[in-house]
Amino acid sequence: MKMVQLQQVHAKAFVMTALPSDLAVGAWASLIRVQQSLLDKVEADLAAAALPPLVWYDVLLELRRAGPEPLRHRDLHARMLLAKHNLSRLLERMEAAGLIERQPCKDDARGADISLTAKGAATQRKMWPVYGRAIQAHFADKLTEAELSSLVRIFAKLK
Amino acid sequence: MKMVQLQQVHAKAFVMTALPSDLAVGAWASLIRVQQSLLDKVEADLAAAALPPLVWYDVLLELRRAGPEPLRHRDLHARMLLAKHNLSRLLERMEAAGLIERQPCKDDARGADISLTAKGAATQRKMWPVYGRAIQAHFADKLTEAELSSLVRIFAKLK
DNA sequence: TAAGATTGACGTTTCAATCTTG
DNA sequence: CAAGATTGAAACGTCAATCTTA
Repeated sequence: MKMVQLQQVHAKAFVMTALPSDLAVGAWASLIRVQQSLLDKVEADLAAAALPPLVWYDVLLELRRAGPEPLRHRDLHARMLLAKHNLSRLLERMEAAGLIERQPCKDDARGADISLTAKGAATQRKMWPVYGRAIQAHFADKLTEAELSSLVRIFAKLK
Repeated sequence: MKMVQLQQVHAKAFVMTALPSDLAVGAWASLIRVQQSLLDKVEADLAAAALPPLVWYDVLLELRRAGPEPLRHRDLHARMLLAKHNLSRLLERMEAAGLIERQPCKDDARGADISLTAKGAATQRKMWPVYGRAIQAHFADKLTEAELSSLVRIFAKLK
């Protein structure tokens, strides 16, 4: 019964409002730790294959899923798994690497249209096997289908 | 049945090794998204209370849990929830803020002993109510005890 | 005025190189 | 040489200010 404790060692007798139970704190701590560890492993697998980081895949995939039409900066931002504050800077680097292109938006002169280059699409295709295998090896292989379903259901309540 | 898909839209017929199922990919995506969102919310609550970021709490708590004796740099690193590569820099900032002290280690002249100052201990005590309430509000309140237990059990398999 | 996006300034993280001691 | 920790340089992220257009 060794529970991870994030709270202070000697708890106060009175607190102003509800503090989490040991169970909740343990679950929280394991969530943080596991996600960190998984992300690290996946990033390491990508780096070992001399591929760009996960956040680049995030951009490439969303552009690919959007089909032939370019995606607006703001739409891309909304869809990304690892949404970053400064998407402009990230896109700048990816454009410099020749993976995407930015053009002024026709409909809305404020907007920026982001589109995938052939090289960007190729990079996305090269990354998926490595990324996917990493998800399988470090995550899916260790859980049953029922457990994966549980995670989906539980996480849906946390949105 | 709208599943999040991280893989390319048109799957190849043959792949070199196992790629994750749609279920696994969906669970993976929700894990990433939920953890990011939760961390953001907690950090926002701390910032709103004019308190230091979570990683500082991480340091302060581990030092507090270690009791009166100082903790070695490497031991602190190993215990932290949000382990960072460059702990030296983080400790440098925290020392500048007067929350911790660094001294050469007696036993091992290579080592650094990290200890909590009174101000550091006080900061840890001020942070916990905000941190704890954030865990409760954004995480624990939305789940049942059974679900929290499930998470703990499932995450234990991913270590 | 608000929305969309970029930029500058600043702080932080990372990686490798380094220094020291076991 | 390996382990423990720090440092420099560069990459990256963040926040607020800015610019442009709806």
